[in-house]
Amino acid sequence: MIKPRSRRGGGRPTISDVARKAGVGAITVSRALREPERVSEELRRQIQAAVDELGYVPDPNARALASARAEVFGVLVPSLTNNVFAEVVRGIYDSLSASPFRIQLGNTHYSGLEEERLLQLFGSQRPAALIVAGIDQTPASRKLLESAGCPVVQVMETGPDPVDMMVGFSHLDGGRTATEHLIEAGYRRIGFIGARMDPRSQRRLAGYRAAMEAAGLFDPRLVTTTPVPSSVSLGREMFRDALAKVPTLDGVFCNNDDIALGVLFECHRASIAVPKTIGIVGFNDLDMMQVAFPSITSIRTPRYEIGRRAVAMALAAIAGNRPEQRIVDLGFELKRRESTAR
Amino acid sequence: MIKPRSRRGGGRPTISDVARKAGVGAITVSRALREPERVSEELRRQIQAAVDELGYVPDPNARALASARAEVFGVLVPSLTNNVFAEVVRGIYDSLSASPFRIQLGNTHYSGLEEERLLQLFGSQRPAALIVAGIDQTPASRKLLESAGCPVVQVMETGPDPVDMMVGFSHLDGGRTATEHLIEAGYRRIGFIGARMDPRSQRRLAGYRAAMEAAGLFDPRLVTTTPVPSSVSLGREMFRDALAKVPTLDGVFCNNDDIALGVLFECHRASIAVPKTIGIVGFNDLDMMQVAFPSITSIRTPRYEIGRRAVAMALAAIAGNRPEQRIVDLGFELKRRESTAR
DNA sequence: TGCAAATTTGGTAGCGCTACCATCTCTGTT
DNA sequence: AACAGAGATGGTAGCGCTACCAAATTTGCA
Repeated sequence: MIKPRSRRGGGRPTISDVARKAGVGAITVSRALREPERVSEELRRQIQAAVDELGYVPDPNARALASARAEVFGVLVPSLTNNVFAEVVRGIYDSLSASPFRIQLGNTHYSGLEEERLLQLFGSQRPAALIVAGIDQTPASRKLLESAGCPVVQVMETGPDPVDMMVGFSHLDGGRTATEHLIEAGYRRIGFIGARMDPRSQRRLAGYRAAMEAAGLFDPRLVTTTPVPSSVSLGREMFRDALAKVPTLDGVFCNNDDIALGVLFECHRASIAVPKTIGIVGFNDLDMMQVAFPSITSIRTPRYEIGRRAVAMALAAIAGNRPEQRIVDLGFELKRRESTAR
Repeated sequence: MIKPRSRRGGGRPTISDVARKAGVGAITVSRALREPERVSEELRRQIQAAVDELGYVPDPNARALASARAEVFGVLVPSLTNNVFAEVVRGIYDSLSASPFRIQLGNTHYSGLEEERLLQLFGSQRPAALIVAGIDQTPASRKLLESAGCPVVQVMETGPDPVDMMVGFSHLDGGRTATEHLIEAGYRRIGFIGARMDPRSQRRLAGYRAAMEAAGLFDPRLVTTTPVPSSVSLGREMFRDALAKVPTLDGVFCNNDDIALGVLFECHRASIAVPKTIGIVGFNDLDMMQVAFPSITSIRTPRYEIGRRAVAMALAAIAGNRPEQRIVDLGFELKRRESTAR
């Protein structure tokens, strides 16, 4: 006689407990939970009653092991505190909360090596989908993504060569649009101030440069960058540096809104008139940009929407109808405000 | 003759593959990976070589199923985009990245019901530890936490009755300290402006009230609150409301820094002198507070440190040496700045 | 030297679930 | 009436790993 070993798992009800109580086979319970339409109305009710009574919750680990597929979306972002990625993650989270999928979050700290390590780790779970920020994966990371055996969505940017799918916008165009706006507004000695200088910042800088060169205004001394992580206080400092380098500066395109805010505050402090003496443009259009005094022109980016769309595409692919449009450009929008209204 | 079914899992190497290659039993490989000191030097080397050659990564799902314990920390926060919680999560993440534990993130959206749902869900994974924001769980949530069978750390606040462990600080004291500072600086008609009004905001308000009453300055018309989520633009609007209600207002203690920034910008816009006409105090002390012009007095809160400490305590408990101090108050610090330097 | 105790290794039997196939109804069709 | 086909249900055999116990080997010590 086989005596069931005292439960390792601390006595939580299992699928067989439910099956016994409902008077059906375990597999039928499994089906009732995952594909209700394949189980008769009546059994479904009985099973649901048993589930409720026992407080049964399926064990996701057992599920993942048996089906060789975890109900997990792996999400890789370079930062958890940067509002931009927080918004993307929020979009992903909100779109997934009604589904059975969980999120496995990874923070690459802007490091390609760390990204590889996390991808390796995530792969061991056989995730249902992978969402990664950026399009500049290392060759090793790219290989891992290609062999992940699940839908992959690269987010934040668009580019010519997706691993699988892409949702984002062109940072180069964003940088160019911002700069062209300053030029049109009559600014001439327009600086670029950029922190962190990750690939997206690099492309914004490239857009700035393209616009400046097209207008015959480019001067390398106008560009101030640092690998240091971005912050409002850094924005203030960098602006002072830029001004010291080029006293005739009359405008700045900032890498992001934090930097722009730092610039604005320094202008207040130094009694530099905005937009009269200096024009300011930010990037991302955080809420505070429209409240600032003067309000700050910025490039609005669809961060939350990127998260939502990435999930929608991944879910479609999982369901078997992979979207025909594999690269989705959600664009951006120039928000003209007081800081450039000369 | 039993023919092994074609691998469901897509041919990734398993522990038996490693064992075969290393010429040992599967269980020895398992041990070499989890408790290396229990395996002889020599076998360990052989096994490591086989692991490297095959690129073996253990399947966390199988592991969790077999050991009835997932290497997962469940983390519940009310918001992903609020910088405060993002910092806590970053602290948790950083402290855990060197360990084998993963993070399962849950966003309660400030809802007790959602918290219960997530706790139920998380419980089904038998996490190694749970970290939850706040101390105001519903009775059902509390029961779930108590029966989770793993260390539980409540973070952000301190209180008298922990489920298990606590790391945070007193929001009531924070609110009182901020308000007392304004009173000492000579402000009299000091308003409270608060958005969202979650339990922590409520306690800051209680601290404000205590300080005002102690000074004989309390007037309910000085209090302006809303359940709407906090933002810089909301801060601006609420300040206008507050001023319309009480034109003699000469100071504000803001629920958080976003609100404070909105107040500051509105002061600029309306040409209200800060700190002369109005004194401003924020809460949390985000980086931008010290850069703002004028710089804004705020209560610095140890958000990142809370995350680190919560993990440290949970890891200690998992390792068997539960910290004797179960409630850790990390305190806060009043940062005096220009916005209250009358 | 002999024997108990400690150390190292391995076999077996699941963990809770689902893929796969088999069985058993019911239709509907000829 | 006979039978194919569809739909509903169940049994069996793992998924990849570890808990538990047993066996083999080494060590310690009287």
